[in-house]
Amino acid sequence: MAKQKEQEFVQHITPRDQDFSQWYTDVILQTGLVDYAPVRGCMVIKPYGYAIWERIQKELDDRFKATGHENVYMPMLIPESFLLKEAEHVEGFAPEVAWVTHGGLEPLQERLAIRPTSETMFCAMYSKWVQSWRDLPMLYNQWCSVMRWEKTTRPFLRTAEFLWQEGHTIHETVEEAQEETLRMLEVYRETAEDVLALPVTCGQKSEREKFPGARATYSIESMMQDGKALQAGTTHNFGTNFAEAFDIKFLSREGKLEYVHETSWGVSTRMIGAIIMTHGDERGLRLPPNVAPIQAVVLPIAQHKPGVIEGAKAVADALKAAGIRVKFDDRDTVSAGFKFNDWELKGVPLRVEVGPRDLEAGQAVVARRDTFEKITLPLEGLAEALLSLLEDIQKTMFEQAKAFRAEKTHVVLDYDGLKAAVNGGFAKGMWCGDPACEERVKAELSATTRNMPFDQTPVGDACCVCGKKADKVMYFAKAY
RNA sequence: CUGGGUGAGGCGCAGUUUGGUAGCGUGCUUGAAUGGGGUUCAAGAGGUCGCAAGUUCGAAUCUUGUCACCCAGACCA
Repeated sequence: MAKQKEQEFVQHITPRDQDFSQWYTDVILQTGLVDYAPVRGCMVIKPYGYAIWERIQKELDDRFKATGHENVYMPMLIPESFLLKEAEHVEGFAPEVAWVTHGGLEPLQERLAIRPTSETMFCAMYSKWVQSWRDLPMLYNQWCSVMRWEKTTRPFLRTAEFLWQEGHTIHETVEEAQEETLRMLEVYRETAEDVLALPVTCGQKSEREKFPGARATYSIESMMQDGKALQAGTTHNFGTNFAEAFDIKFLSREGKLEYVHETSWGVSTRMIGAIIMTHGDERGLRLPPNVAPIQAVVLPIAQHKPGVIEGAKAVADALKAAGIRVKFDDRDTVSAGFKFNDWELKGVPLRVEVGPRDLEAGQAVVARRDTFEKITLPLEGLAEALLSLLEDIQKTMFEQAKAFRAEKTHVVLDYDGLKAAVNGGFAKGMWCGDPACEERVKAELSATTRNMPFDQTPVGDACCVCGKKADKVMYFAKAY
């Protein structure tokens, strides 16, 4: 009977192993994270989805502030002439820029781009604001949305408009800029791993894969449950590329006019897609406690009986007072069983059941979303017990994801090995550095170079694509 | 952009081959019972079949066009 129930229930979501894409779509729609918008390629982020974004924002923003950054806001419209100033940059973004051509009924003299990213706007302002080395560094960030006219879209992973943060900084020296680039990558790594429980590999992008206009691009790459890679965040060192194009100069300590060294870095709502595709299971979402908008849901059981609602509410209030993000679900329109499934679908890490029998015995039944383990705990000291459970869930989910990634990552020595490994996982191999090898891998295996990890301990000496002498360790994978 | 698929009450679908004026499940509303894993029964509300043109006495069904979404590629956070 229980088995039968189980079957009935999972048919709401397409099985993950059967069709990962459909499973993803089912989960995001049924959990109420997003809805498709009336405008092509755009999504509506619903309250539960936005609550997750707000959690991510807070965690990142605190870390940005702690590393000395300040928030600003730049206009959404960028004059075409700005975009044209940096050659690689224009070329990279031209195909996906949306344009404003009219103001009211009048055509504009110069068309305006809806920002696909704000490097050029920041540059234009920095060139006004910087005079002296004493003005440096300038460490600014903005939270905003950007628009890229994508051909194919997918909620959270790729949409025409998406929410993100973009940090833009300028520095006196190339060393300082490089330090900043790596510092922010570390902020991203820490947030991804400690808050979102997403194991990531940090490293440098190849020439082919770097950001248009950057001297060097670094990324954090995470592995989804279908073995594909998702670039979860990038940081760029521009050197003086943009400074030269926008004439951003300062008078140095030696009294010489010099170009500033610039960086930029960003993560987006794509992070939410990464959480879903890394942690989700047959029952829907699983949210790591540190990012979950609701960490524990308290359910009164047999709530029509006298004293149950009051008793359960007291439990919920005590947990809230201890700093746990709690939802007290006293809906009387649905059954307890419905609520169990509802909150499991939504990925709430802990469920606390409080019924008449529990209240009498001074206890509660607690169920973990990650392991489905059910335990009975005394109400006395419940908050402390749950706090440590939440910590354990966070750790367990991260370890699970790490183990999955380890299992699906293979060291490869030659092309056959590479071919096998990128079919459902990451390949770690040596690379000679020739873009021709990347082209071949892309054309034949539809995989790309992801990044060169900071740990460059060689795993061989021959390029796993062409067999020539190689000295770079590179991750290859199919990517979103 | 290329290939494949789908558009029908809020959601999921049968009906299209063989044109005859729209049906099922779920959800929603109301009432009663139930209440520790997606409750049960009863009574209701809700669509003219993505859009446009055409063929026909008559089109969800046939023809042409068009739009949107989904999947797989190519391109990108």
